[in-house]
Amino acid sequence: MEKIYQIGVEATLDVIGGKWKPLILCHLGKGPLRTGQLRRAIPQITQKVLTQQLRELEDDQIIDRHVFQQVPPKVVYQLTDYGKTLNQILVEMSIWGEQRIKRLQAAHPDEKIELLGDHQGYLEGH
Amino acid sequence: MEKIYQIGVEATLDVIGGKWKPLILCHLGKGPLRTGQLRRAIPQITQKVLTQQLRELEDDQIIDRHVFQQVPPKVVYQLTDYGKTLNQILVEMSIWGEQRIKRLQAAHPDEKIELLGDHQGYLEGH
DNA sequence: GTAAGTAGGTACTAAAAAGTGCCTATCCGA
DNA sequence: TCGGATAGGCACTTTTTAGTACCTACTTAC
Repeated sequence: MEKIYQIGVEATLDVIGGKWKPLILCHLGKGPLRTGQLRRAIPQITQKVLTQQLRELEDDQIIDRHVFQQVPPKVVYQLTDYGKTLNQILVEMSIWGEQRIKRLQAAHPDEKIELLGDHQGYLEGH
Repeated sequence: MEKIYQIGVEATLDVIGGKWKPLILCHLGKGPLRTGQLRRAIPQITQKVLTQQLRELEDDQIIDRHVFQQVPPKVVYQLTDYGKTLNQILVEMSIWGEQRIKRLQAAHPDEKIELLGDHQGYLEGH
């Protein structure tokens, strides 16, 4: 595996970029979750992509995967201490992003621009 | 144009994500640049992709495009005030990313993992 | 004994992002 | 008058990322 970065930001985007990772990290930021809980929290994601993203986050040591040896299987994911160091960045990206959405909505009142969910994102408890 | 976000972070990634935008923003963060200066600063990017990324940043009001009506043409790009509000986030992503690269290098001393350039990125002058 | 719930694998397809190659127009200097 | 420098357009291909559909194996409850 060969990784050559021009600037540090690229290495960070490597970890938190992609369509689903921010959302996964947001949910795990509130506490450990089982696979099924994550899947229900993010209904639009497919099992395949969820597993794939979780593997990548695990390889990057952002999250921990706990397998309970029992039947039916039980797997719990949670942020590692290293993963928690992303929190400040994610909170700030969240704040900036929410302001951008408001800006877009103000500039294009006729277009469909929305922020779903309870808007709490990373902004609670930090 | 329809944009539906689950959380704010996605809106931020919409703006700074992608393969070249962080690098473009890094260079423009040091001052206004002409198209050719940018292209020489980022030799691996092609003219087509550079133009395309600049257009998107312009549409997002992150940068300004000044056309000087003369021959040969002269076009200067620079961060808008709004664009400058991204700076703190970019600086933190830069710091986190540089630490991650060191971490990767320590964990995989046999693999090719590098941070090119003068490593100054966003870390100078902020 | 059959269905539901558990976590996940695999082959294939579709969509998004990035890259290639070649084109325009104008002026200046050699 | 020919080549280089300016900024960028357009058609097409490749690569990357995400999505679809269908499969395993085990246990409990009905």
